[in-house]
Amino acid sequence: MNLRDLQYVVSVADLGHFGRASAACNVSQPTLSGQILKLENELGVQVFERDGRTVRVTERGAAIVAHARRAVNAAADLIAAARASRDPLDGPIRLGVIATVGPYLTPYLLPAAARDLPKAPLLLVEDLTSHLLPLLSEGKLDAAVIATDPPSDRLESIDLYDEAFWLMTAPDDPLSRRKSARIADIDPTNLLLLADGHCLRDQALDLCGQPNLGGGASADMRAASLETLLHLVAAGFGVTLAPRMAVDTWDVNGGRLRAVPLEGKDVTRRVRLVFRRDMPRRAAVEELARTIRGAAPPCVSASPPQATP
Amino acid sequence: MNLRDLQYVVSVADLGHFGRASAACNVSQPTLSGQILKLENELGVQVFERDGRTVRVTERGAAIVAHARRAVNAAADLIAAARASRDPLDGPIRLGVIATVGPYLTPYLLPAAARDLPKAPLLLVEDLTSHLLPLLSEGKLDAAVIATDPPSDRLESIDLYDEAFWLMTAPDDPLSRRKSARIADIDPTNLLLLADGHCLRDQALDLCGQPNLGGGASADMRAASLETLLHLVAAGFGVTLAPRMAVDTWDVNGGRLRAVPLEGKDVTRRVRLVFRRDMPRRAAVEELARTIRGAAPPCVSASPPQATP
DNA sequence: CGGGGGCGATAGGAATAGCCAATCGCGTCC
DNA sequence: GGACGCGATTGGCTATTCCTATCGCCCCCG
Repeated sequence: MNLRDLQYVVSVADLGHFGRASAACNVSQPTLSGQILKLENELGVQVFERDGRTVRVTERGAAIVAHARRAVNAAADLIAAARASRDPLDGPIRLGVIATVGPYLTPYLLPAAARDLPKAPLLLVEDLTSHLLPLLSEGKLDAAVIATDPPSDRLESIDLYDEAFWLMTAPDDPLSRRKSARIADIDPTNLLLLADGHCLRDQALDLCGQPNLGGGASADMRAASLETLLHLVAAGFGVTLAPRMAVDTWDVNGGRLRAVPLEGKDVTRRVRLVFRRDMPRRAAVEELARTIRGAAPPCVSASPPQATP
Repeated sequence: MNLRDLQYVVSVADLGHFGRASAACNVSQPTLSGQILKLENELGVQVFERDGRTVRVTERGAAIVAHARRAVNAAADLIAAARASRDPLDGPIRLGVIATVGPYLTPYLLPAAARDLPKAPLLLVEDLTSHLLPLLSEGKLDAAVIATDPPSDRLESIDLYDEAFWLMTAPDDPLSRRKSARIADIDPTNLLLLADGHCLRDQALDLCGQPNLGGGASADMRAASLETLLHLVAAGFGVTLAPRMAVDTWDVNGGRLRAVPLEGKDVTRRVRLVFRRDMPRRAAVEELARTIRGAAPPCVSASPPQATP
């Protein structure tokens, strides 16, 4: 048995296709087929069920694939640890960012990271929190920027900054004249929300105290991205809550939107950097956290220096 | 990089000696040396520090050894899972037993296990709880019989039986005439205890409400085994608490000891089978638990059928 | 119904990696 | 100062792994 064989098994299990798996592993298809077959013979267990068209993991093979994955991940961590022990700040960092942070943070982050982490290019992945966290656990990401409570278990987090929510309205909205507003001023039936899965949607619902809002026209208006949402607001379909960093870009852009700060210190979200607890390159992640904290614009306030669960 | 190489690394780290490690891995010493050297070159990290006499893991190597261990364990689990998926009850079970249970349970257990688990010979290891639990976590044991609260974390447990403590005295002790006794009847300064580390010692102290007894002659009498302890009691040095199953052997043996049951339903210990949560051969462990519950003599009462944390 | 294409298995030969026995170099200990 | 213990080195063999080319199978489509 060989680590490479296990890599083959994981790859076939993931892709469900010997040919594509072999390409992913940079070997020929016969090689991969042969090694899988050899392993199945060694173990006396058929891991995959091939019936001409599709490849599936057998019931008995599932446990084997799981253990193979563990072994492969451990080996990958070992290599990462070796590189990290030479220079933790050397080598790419795969960073996930949630969709309501990514577009606004990235322009500040990239130059700062290029300066602070010259040998660690950032490979950015933008997705929902619920997609990023599994990728972290599987070792497919080194760290992720999220805005929900830090998940406990095998993940750890560093607080980055607190970001206020502002009320975004069309220019002709009555609220747009105000210097500031309160949550209570918002008409829930007029509140536009992001699609399911975005933490910003849940936070807006939570702030407005309506876990099951879902009435009126807004129910049909679940924007797939914050940009779309703000376009809807500008077009007069309603109002929404936007994170502070999204305000600047839009407020300036031709005045099609108005941004009104909200009163109350709880009208914020805390943005955190999360990573796997036994990540080999902790030093790189910590440096990245420092970089983000330093690079974030003054409109968001850095969180207390350290806070990990 | 190869799983075998990682096995070599783990072995050298554990044994601190290339020659012994090579023997443990069933390869020649030059082979092992060569592979370790090759791996260190590949990784660009010196994992071991050799200075003629001793071999130590370097600071930078520690993380690498840890990851290597993870990978090796995962691979071992994979093989175990493969065998288990053919027949979970096939293959040896490495069973740890605490010292105050082992000598008395084993005679009942072995025949029953040979009947219920004919293809799973038991490899018994007798040691202190604090030694058995790490062995479980490291995958060097499949299960262990302990008598303390089930450790949470990555271990799981099945309740086996509740075992009463009896008061053991010399024949000429005043208490030996009684049909039963209470804890309060025991003179703490007269109580003999096992050496540190035995859970029975802690439980006896706990029951007698004296976490820091340690006075009088008994302070110098910390027996290394329950057998030694009972010999001391028979020789008139004091009294002790013994688990119920230890009573039978001694009470019969020539009347050199008296056993007095203790009143109160809390004067018991619960004996459990613990095992790693992601153990591949759960079915074998569960069958082993059933076997032990069935084989335990009537003097101990089987715990409620199922209880896992 | 019969050819084309996609997919995994098979065959044979070449490159590579791992292994062993023998030996070396270096320290330590008697 | 010689014997010994330990890890590193060398040279040659073997087993594994890999590749290209090809086969057999099944599905699809004309």
